[in-house]
Formats: sequence, C-alpha cells, structure tokens
Amino acid sequence: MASERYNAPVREKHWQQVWDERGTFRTQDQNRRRPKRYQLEMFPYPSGRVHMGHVRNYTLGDVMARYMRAKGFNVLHPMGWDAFGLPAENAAMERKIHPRKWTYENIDTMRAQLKAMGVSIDWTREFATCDPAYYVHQQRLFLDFLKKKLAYRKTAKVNWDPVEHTVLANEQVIDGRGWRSDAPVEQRDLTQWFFKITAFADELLQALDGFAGKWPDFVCTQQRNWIGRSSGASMQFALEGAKLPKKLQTLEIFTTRHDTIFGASFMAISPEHPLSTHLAKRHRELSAFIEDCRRMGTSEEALARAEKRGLDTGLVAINPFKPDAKLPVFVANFIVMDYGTGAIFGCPGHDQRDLEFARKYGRPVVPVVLPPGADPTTFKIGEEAYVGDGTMINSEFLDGLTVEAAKEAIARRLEERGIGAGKVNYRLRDWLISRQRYWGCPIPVIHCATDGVVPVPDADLPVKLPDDATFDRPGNPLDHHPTWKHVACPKCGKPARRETDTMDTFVDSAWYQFRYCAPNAATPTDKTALKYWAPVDQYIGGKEHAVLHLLYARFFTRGMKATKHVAIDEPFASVFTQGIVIHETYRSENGDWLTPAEVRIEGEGAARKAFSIATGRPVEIGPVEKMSKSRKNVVDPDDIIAHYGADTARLFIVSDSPPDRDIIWTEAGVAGAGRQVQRISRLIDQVVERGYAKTDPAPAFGPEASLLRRTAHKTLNNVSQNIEGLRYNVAVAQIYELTHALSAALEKAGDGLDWAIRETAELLVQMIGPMLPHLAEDCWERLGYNTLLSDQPWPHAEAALLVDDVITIAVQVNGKRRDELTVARTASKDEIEAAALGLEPVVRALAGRPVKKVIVVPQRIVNVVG
RNA sequence: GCGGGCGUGGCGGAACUGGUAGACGCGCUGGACUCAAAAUCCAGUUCUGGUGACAGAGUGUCGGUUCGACUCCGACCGCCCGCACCA
Repeated sequence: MASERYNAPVREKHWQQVWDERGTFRTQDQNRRRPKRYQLEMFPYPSGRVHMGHVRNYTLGDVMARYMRAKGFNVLHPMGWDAFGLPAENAAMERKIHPRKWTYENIDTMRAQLKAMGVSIDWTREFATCDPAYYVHQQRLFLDFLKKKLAYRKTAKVNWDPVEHTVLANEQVIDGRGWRSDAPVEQRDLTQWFFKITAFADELLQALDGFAGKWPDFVCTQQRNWIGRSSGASMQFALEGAKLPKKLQTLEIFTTRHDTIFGASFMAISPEHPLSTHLAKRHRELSAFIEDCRRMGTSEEALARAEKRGLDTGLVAINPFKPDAKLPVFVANFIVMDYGTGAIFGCPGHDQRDLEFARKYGRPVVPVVLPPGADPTTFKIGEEAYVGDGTMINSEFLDGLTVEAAKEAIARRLEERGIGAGKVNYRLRDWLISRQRYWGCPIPVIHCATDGVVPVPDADLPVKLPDDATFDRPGNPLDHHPTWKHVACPKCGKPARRETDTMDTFVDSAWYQFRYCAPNAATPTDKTALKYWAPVDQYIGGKEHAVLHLLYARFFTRGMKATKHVAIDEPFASVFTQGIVIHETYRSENGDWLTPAEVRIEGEGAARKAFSIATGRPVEIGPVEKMSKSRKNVVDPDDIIAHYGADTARLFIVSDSPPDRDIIWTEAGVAGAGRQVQRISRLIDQVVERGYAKTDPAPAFGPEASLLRRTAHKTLNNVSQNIEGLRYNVAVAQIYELTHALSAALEKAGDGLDWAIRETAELLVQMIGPMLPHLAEDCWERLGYNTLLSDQPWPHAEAALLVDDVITIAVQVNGKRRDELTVARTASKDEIEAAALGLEPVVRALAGRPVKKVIVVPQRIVNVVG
C-alpha cells in the first residue's frame, strides 16, 4: 500500500490547535527548581505583515527553544510587539486611521501569522510596548533615572530629521542621514532629554572583554569603536593678542600626544568653538569662514577628504612648557566641536593632518620623536609625519625619554601646575531620547514656571496619550492638542505645561526582556522572577542592531541596576546575529519592479529567462538583494505556508546556509525542502507498515542491526551538538544521512533489525522535532503514541554505541593518501604499523625506497615517510 | 585611512583542538517505473589524462613551519561590513 501524501497545511493546523488547547508551551513559572533557559528573539515592529526576515529569526529561536525544552530546561520563550513608532503616525496621516487602531490590527494579523509558523511561544506573556500597562512602568523607570541624574535635560546641537520632524540620536544617523527617512539631518540647537549613557562608558567597554565566544566579534568591535575610548591629556593654554572675556582667556585642548608638546607650532579650534563664535562677532572674514564651514560641514564623508583650511585669528597661545614659543591660533575646518574640547595643538612632525596644515600655512615642522636607528643630526620630516615610537629630541627635559615616559612626565607636570591632567576621552555621546512625535511613550514630567521640571506623581501615572489627537499637519500632535499639555503643577498648583516630547522607541526595547519575566507585575520588574529568569540566555536578531539596540539595552540594564530594578549588569548572556534573506530582483521593460509571484521563469543556468505572467513580455533578472518592499523582491510567508506548510518554510530556512550568513530564497530550494518533508513522512509510513517488534528487553542484534543502531545514536549525538552550537545546517545534513541509512535498512533483514529500525525511526522523529515540529508530532502519532512529542524528553545517546570496535584509518606515504586500513580500535601502534607497511599500494608508492620513519596516530592516521 | 569578517566543485555549503578535502542539499548526466507526464527510486558528478585499474593537480596568490596544512605563521590580491578630519 502506497502511503498518502502528507497534507502539511491541514495537519499543521491540527497540531497548532492541540498545542494551543493543551497549553503545551506555557511556561511553568512555579517550576523553579528546574534549570531555566531564557530564549529570546528580537521582537517585531508591527508594520503590517510578517516577512521572511521574521520567519528566519523566529525559526532560529524556536529550534533552540524546542530543543532546550526537550532537554529538560524550563524554557521561557515569549513574544511581544515593539509597537510605538513613526509608521503608525504616517498611516494616520495618509489613511486617516488612528495609530492605535492601525497598530493593534497589525498585531492581530502578525500574531496569527506567527502562530501559523508553529512557533513555541508562551502567548500568555505577550504585551505591546504601546499598552499603557507597559509604558506606565517605563515612565516609572524614567522618573527613577531622573532622580539618579541618569536622565537630564540640556540644550545642545542635535540631529534634526526634516522629514520625520523630530530629533534623532547619534546612533540613528547613518552617513549623515536619518536611519528611517534617509534624509540629510540638520543641526539644531534645542533643549532635549538625554540618558547619561556616558556615565557607563568605561563599564560598557570593559564588559565587552568578557563576551568573547558568546557575542559575535563584530558586534563587540563595533561597540568598542562606538564608545571610542582614547587615553590622553587635557592641557590649558593662555591666550594673548586681544581682549577676551575671562572664560575665554585660556584655551583647553585634548591630545593623545602630549609627549610632542615641544613640537607644537600652531593651535587650531573648531568653527563652532565658543572662542570662534566670540571672535566672529567683530571679524567679518572669520564669520564668513565659519559660515562656509557650517555649510560644508554636515554633509557626507566627502569632507574627510576635503581640503584642510584655516583662518588665523591673530590670537597667540603660550606653550606652557616653552613660554617663548607663541603659537598662532587658527580656526580650522577639520576640528569638530563634539570631540574632546573642540581644540588642539598642532604638532606637524608627528601628525599627518597637522603636517599638511603646517605646510599650507607656513608653520615650522620640528621633529621631536626620533625613530629607532635614525641619525638625530640629519633626521627630517618629509612628506609623511612620523607617527611611530622612538626617542624624544628637541624637547628639553624630555630628551632621551621614550614616548611613553614623556607622556607620563608631561601629565605629571600638568597636574603639578594645575593646568591639565591625564585624561580619558570617549567618542560616545549621551543618548538623546526626546522625540517630537505622538506615537511614543510620554515623558512624565511637567514644566512649571516656579518649580521648573516637576516629575508626575506616581499616583498620576501613566501619563496616557490622548486618543483625540489630530494628524492633519506636520509637527508634534501632542503639542497641537488643545488641552492635553495644560495641567496644574503638582507642586504649586499653578498652571503649568506638560512635556510633549515622547521617548525614542529604542527606550521601549531597552528593557522589555525583563518585563517578560513577570509581565503583570505591579512594578516594572519582579525581583523573584528576575532572579530566576534573567539574563536572557540566548538572544537572536539582526546584525543592524550591533550598536543601536544592543548598546542601549546594555546601558539600560546598568541604569536599572543603579535604580535597583535589576541586580545584574548585562541583559544578554549570549547574542547571535542572523543573516538576512535575499532574493533576485525583477524589472520589466519600462523599469517597474515585479514581485517573484508576478514572474514566470524558464530555462536553467545561462539560458534562464524571466517573463511577466500578466503581459508575457520578457523581464530582466537583476542582482540578488535584501528582500524589500521597494524592490518588490519579497515572498509572502503566508503563500509558502498555505502551499507547502510551515515545516517546509522552516526547513528551508535552517538547511544549507549557516544561520549567521545571508540566505538566498529560491523557489527551487523551497520545493526541495518540501520534498524532504514528504520523504521523511513516507519513510515513517514504511516503518509503520513493515511492523515492528520492539520487545523489552532488546533482542540480540546482528551486524545489520548493530550498524543501524550505531549510526542512529552517533547521529543523535552529533545533531544535539550541532543544534546547541547553532549549526542547524549541519544538523539537517546529518538527519538526512540517517534517513538514508534507515531507508537502506528497510530493504534488509537480520537479527534484531526490526527492533533497530523501530528505534531509529523514533529517534529520527524526535530529532526533527525542533525543526519540523508538526511533521514530528504527526509521525509520533503514526508510530502509535497518544502522547505529544512536544512533551517527550530529548533521547539519550547510548555511550556504548558511540565508539566503534573496528575503525578505518587512512594510510599515507609522504603525506599522500595511498590506502586505508581497517583495524581494531584498540590495535597497538606496532600492529598498525606492521599492517600498513604490508599494504600493496604502500609498497608500490615507496618504489623500493627504505622506510625512514612511520608516524602512527592511533585511531587517526598512518604516515609512512620514505 | 582605521577596525572587523570572509575567499573551498556549476551553486548553497561540510571538514572536531593540524590527521582520508568536497559530508548533506540543489543542479546536471544516465537509468528504472509509466502509453505518456508528474511523483518516486537507483547510479554517476572537483579538475586533467586514461575504456579501466590508476596517475597527476587541487581549498584566492606567493612563501614558511610540520611526518602531515582548508586549518598555524608571514607577505600580497579580492570581496563584504562598520567607523570615519577622533586630535
């Protein structure tokens, strides 16, 4: 009897319903004596529909969650919605639908889609960050941060996105453009809310050292660079040459090369430096120059190659170590205000940029560091500044010292004289969290003319978003609202103004991982729950969050520790970044993009051609790119699930490509995965059909049965290890090999073989469980069980079956493989050597030469050197 | 410019701490079943020479260490990513 085709879409719905009814994946919170495993994937933004990136992300996490569950861990695998954000407001403007309605409708759609994927989520813990029940706690956290001065307000130059009508954090500006809008950002002076991430700069940096092997290297490197620690010194220079207000009479600089102070030949300050601003008031040429720089300034990295230009202010600075050296002060276009103090001393001998500037403006170039082996009487700086190590020269009391010693000597004297000190500088800026938008978490403060910034009292929380906002004009709807912002000051009762800024949506996602541990707690977090569940054991998500979200969440955890909401420093014990899903692009003759569903492909390889299904006209096959709506190279997961089933989609996602690499979505690949699903289903049917005799105790095993059992248990062992190491593609390959072995065994007969076939089939079904959960559940039932496979413990590999009595090792002559040798595992070196030397191909390869040496590595290899 | 990662068949990719390179899948070729097709199954498939046994070459390039190198070291080439006048 031929087995029926496995109807995945129907069976999958059935099993999803069973899991749902039985609450199979509900986390047992009270079961805290079992070891826990917190598996988390980055929660989605409810943009409308689930895309392939989501399918990949949640499949990768689900394989791990299901595996760990079977391994006996108490698994927390929750899901929620990163639900605040601008697209909801855009939808409100374009389609006249309220952001709340739009968001919750999308959530309903996407929840159904995720359920159709068969993800083992505990849906009872679900929340959306736009639920007041969530953001009330975020407001509490904000107020606690405010108390601890981790949140503060300041006036600063900020990145203004002219399209989104809001400010952006530095991390959200990519190549001078807004991360969502792609519009060039402008600099504006505004008073905004910040989180003091710089307070933890050093901690955040140092903790990265402990992440080796648990976080991707590139993420650690990028965070290190973003924090950008550099160790140097601050130094004050007295200014002469014009009447200056007291505050501007000394110029403070930051340098990492204080050793080269005797080689200084000019000073340079940023066009945005307060001194530049002051001088420009009475100096028309200077104000024109500053204006010029400002216009050039903001855009593009092209300015990195732009010409170094400067304007002499006429002021001179006194070198504190060489008072007779008068250093002209330039305003220079290559000095940026937001690093160090926005001012430097230029030492052209040992800095390439300073050298170019000095040559252009006729400043002297004096070498003060002598390269090892160079002649001090003839050493000169040519086209290239010398930036290496060496011995100090032309530097009075520093002469003869190493660079390192000279730095120490200078730092010491600076401190003694009170005009500077050794100093560490960071590139990291505080996190600007104010957004002039409606659909975000309101910042819970009130501005009072008498009392200043007043926190909203806890009893008045949450500060809820008004439902009746209007979205018909640009700007902040909260600010436009007729009544919302007008409130009484909680302190003095006088009329006051509610803060109308909302928080950056990255705040919402900076602590959600803790909320899942106790999603209904009356406080932001629950100590008992956190003690058990935190930190997240494995976090899986996109590479694009290497610095953004992953850095913010790390900061927030430290902030929450300082405010006693958590007891740990780091939110994620290990992080895995998945590759993206990419697909071919298709373009019609008139340049329009077409979706894969609108295209018919004919031919193979070089003869492969595409045609529009609608018009029949040829279509150009373009490069393989990240799936995106604009390129239309998207495949709807629903279509795949409806046609092949979720298991096929899941299998395609985890087979072939390693999870951290990009994966090319192809119809052929999906069809191939679909065939594998059918193949396994058929194989299990064959096993059931053959009948079995799984007697207890086990029968005597003949050679066929023993071989099959060894293969099955070895595979189990390897698959387990490969799942744990997120090498799912290798695990899948090994499962395929086992199906071949099982298939071959069905053709044979032998002592105990029926028993072994039955055992192997059960192991196989259990092994596919994490990846193909519906099929596995279905096969488990066909094997005669009325329990759920999802409730079965992961099988144990029998240690005795993992080692072979007889093994095959390669035999080389001079490093070249000539033959192989089958020997007992326990064979001695001498036995192996004797057997190897007797092999005919070995004798032939030696061609009569005497054997000089024989290397025998038991159980591995023999190499005959002749 | 600085930093990180990666280069293996026609393709995706395997290869544990240096020990039989190319597992597994896709594709391709041939065959079986079929009136035919689909589906399925079997065999072959790194390259070169040879009917064949077999021989030689081979993991971006060049060199080194080693009995033995995809793996370790040095130099170079190419691709991808991040930061970018950072003082």
